[in-house]
Amino acid sequence: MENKEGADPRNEFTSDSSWTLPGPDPVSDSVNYFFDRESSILSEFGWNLQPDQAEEIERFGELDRTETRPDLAGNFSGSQSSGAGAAAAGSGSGTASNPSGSADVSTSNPSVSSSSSEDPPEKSTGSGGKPPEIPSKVRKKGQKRIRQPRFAFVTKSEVDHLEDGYRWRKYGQKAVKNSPFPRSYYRCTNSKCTVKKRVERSSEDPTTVITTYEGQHCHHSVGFPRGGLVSHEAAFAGQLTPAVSQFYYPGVQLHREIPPSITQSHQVPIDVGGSRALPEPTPQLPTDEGLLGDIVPPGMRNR
DNA sequence: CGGGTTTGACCAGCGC
DNA sequence: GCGCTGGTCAAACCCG
Repeated sequence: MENKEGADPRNEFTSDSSWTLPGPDPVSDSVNYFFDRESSILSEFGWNLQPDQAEEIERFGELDRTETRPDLAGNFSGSQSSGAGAAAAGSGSGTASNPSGSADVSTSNPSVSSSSSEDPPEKSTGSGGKPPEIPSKVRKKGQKRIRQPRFAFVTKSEVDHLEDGYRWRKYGQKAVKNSPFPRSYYRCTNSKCTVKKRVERSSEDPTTVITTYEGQHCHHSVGFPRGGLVSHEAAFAGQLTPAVSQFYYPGVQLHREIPPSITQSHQVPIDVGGSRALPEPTPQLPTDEGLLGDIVPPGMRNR
């Protein structure tokens, strides 16, 4: 399966047809923040990143051109202006703490999830010969797999599975083509929650972890055990996504973030299931500024 | 014992 | 049409 040679880095992402990455196109007027440990900066797609990172991003841009999703794109018509986008994501976080709001990401992408809300998109395929147990498994043949909005994070971390405030159950792991690192599949342990996430280490930069969230949490996180970091991911993963998806790209958001708390300098023992013990009680619930307010220097926001 | 992980198998989708 | 790859399932296993 995995072929480690003749690797075309791009396949890493292009293989996923549902990906839509913000690229250097008019639409990306909105701001897409990427965080870099070294410079701890964020920038739009033009960024001031390390050469290799810029390279990586370029790949994304390219992807965007080749993997556009009309359905999502159209949906994105609202494409707020950049600054607004960022701020919106933040203020939108107001909805973040709002369950209904979070569950609404679907509505932000009617073409993608309107139907998925009721009938779970993926598990539907049900692995082959398994006896259909739930309706979702009896997906009609020919019926396309419905994907929910995805949000990807590129995180510099030594830990694969980053704590994000939710509890996840691993349901699969696969070797990925062109990558020496396996991809892990997680599902939210909340039975009513269909959110899934994939975690894989970048083949190009083993120090970075690519986390892709799919769907929206229909419940609150179990807590914010790791303060800042968690709030970041949790926010994006389950609470801010709605806002983000609305104001940015409904499809995929790529954030390059290097949560200080998980870098070597401040390694925190990741407790996947846990999400309790927190050295410093940092509620970190989205404020008016929401996630961005937490991780994006105000000065950087309005671009 | 309950919940999470591992792992092999299966199927759908997509590209050639 | 075929082969490859990603995504998911579920039995077996592990761990607290």
